[in-house]
Amino acid sequence: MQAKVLIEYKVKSLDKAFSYNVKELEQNDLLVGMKVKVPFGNGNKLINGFVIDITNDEYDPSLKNIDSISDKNLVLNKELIDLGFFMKEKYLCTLISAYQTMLPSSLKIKTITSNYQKYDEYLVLKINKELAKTFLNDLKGAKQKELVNRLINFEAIKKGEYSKSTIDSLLEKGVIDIKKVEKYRINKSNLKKESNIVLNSDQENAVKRISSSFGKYETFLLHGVTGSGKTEVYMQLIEKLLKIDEGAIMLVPEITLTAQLVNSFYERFGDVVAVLHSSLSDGEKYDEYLKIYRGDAKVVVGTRSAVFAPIKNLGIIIIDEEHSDSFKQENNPRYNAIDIALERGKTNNIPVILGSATPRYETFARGLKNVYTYISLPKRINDYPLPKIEIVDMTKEVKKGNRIISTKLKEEIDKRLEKNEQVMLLLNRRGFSTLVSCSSCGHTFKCPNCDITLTYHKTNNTLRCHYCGHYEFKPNICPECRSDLNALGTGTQKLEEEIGKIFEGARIVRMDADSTSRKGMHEKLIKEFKEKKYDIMLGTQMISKGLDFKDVSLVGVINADNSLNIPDFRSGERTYSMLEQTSGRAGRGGLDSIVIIQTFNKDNFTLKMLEKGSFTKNYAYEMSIRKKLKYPPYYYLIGLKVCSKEYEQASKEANKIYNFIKPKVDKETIILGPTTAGIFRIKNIYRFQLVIKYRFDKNIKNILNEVNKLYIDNKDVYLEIDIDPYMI
DNA sequence: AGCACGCCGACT
DNA sequence: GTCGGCGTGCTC
Repeated sequence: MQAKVLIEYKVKSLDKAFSYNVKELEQNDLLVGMKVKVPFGNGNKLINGFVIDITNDEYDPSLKNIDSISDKNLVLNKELIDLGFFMKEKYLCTLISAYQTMLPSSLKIKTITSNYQKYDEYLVLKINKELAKTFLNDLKGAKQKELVNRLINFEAIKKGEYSKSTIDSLLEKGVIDIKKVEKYRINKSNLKKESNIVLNSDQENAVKRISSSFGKYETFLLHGVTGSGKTEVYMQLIEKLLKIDEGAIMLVPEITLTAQLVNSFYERFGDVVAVLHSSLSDGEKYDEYLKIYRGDAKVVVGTRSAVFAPIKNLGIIIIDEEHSDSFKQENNPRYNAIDIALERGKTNNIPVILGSATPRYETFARGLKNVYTYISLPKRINDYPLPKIEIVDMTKEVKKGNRIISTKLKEEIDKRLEKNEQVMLLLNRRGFSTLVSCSSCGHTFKCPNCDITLTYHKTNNTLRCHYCGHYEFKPNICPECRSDLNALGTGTQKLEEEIGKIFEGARIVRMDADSTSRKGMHEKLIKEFKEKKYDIMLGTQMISKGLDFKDVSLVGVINADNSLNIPDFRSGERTYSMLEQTSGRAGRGGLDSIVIIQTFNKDNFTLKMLEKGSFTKNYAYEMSIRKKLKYPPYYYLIGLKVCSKEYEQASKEANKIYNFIKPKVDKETIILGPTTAGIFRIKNIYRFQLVIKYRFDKNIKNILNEVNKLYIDNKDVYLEIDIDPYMI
């Protein structure tokens, strides 16, 4: 018996199966998908690997033997093994990196340094009950008697309940024993609430239509306006599946943004829910994964990588807020969780739901063409109206001296404060005015390593690069024109100060990466806002999604422009989506609500469509541009990045690749570049990029595989391939 | 990735 | 004469 083993080194050149003999001792235990230790290389150093195949070939003395099985209890199942091959083919990533991303970091194929298992320790009788009763009389200590008595009466007693001396003496007498019981770290209430929520007819139709597809592969686009009750649709579907003992995976963009949703899942389904996301500790992830693996958890709510959860009897995969960029992984393997969900849908014969108020245009197009089954939830629950959206022209306001808050927004905020309603203010992206520019000559500070603008951090008076972490102290005088540099722009902190001044007495809470970095802080602030301990919530994109506050009747977007001007063909789509999601935070409790959007580009088409509430018109407009310019969904994209420490080399190799590919592709296929990448230099590595646009070029994957091979052993030049990139 | 082998420069 | 630089090549 031999095994094909994939080893843990994730270098392209080692990404192939190595054969090992399986010792007779282990022939019964070894399964495909297990972690093993194998001797590798000259020193026969033991490293970890992954069994991806077992053959009946005889013992071969020229091969080495598998040393040992690392973890008999953990096996990557057949479906996931196959999925790895799918990913290698689709994304041209290494097989091992595909498997690595399927497992939480604490279980990855690498040397395990700590034991993640946590235990509860219980006291139990070591002898039978009758014997224990006779022992009772001999015991002198009152505590000891009590303890043994309770054990005789079947009580569960934790070790911590009694003192060490009591326990030790009983242990010595051989009466009791300590039993370790594995404990899961995240232990939420297991009180389940039967749903008493009555669906409206749209929701009911959605549930009916989707559940009619249980047991077969079908992709749904659930297009529901903000507040239309998509979550309730998901939950009722999951409820139905649990009754027939099937499980579910639900992906969400970012758990911290959707804490409320996670809580409602716990409340509804109790401890069959497992949560997977990046801010769990390694130990917590281990627990949750094990719960899923063993079948104790049937419903997984999680971020991108949760799409790989090994749920038993998977019945549905739901991707909520499917337009979110976070489902695309931006480092290797550059997979898209939506692709993975669809693939798993196919292999498991189950429905997949893509849900959003503002679906990606690629998704929406497939919905219109019936590639996906389109289901619409056009109304808010309880027939609550959608908020009115108003655009405010900031060019006029600035002339009046209102640099941050327009007259209109100020009036509206005052009204809400008077009525004891709540306000949310969105500051579009950090770096808004936190980038320091000289107000006299326009000079900006750039990172010496990364070619991007530095942003100002007030706390320590530094200028910092968000990519590499480079920082320098902010000078007081502009190095170009020597004028004073102290008039700085508006970050969330500055905005908080300003707003505090304008609305004296208002209670303001700030939500951004800084104020929520401590664990649990995010939830705390949300809870306090909900309890109306604050009047105004001020935040970055973080507050644009998923939050549900009944008393918010005004949403203000301080600066809509930032995302409009990003040089990306999706910026119109993204801006609409982001602003629509943000608007959706208003009026969720039925209050008469308004959304104010401040901009320096009041004639922008996207903003106008937003004001009218016309998702489809903006879609049609953007699609006409994409058709003309040959962008998705009319053409597929592939991004290639050529990276090297030497500028010349990166440039030269990028050209070489262009010349290699060009004669091999279809006439219809377009190759853009090579150009310097959007961020030209990161950590002193120069990056050039090529973008391939193609339609029916069946050969393209083969060509890319060939190019990839050229760089397998190249240690100076690194080639990165991005299939269907989100950002170019 | 990691380790050995191998062929040239400056040192006890 | 030797120690050690890192270029090259291989790993079941």
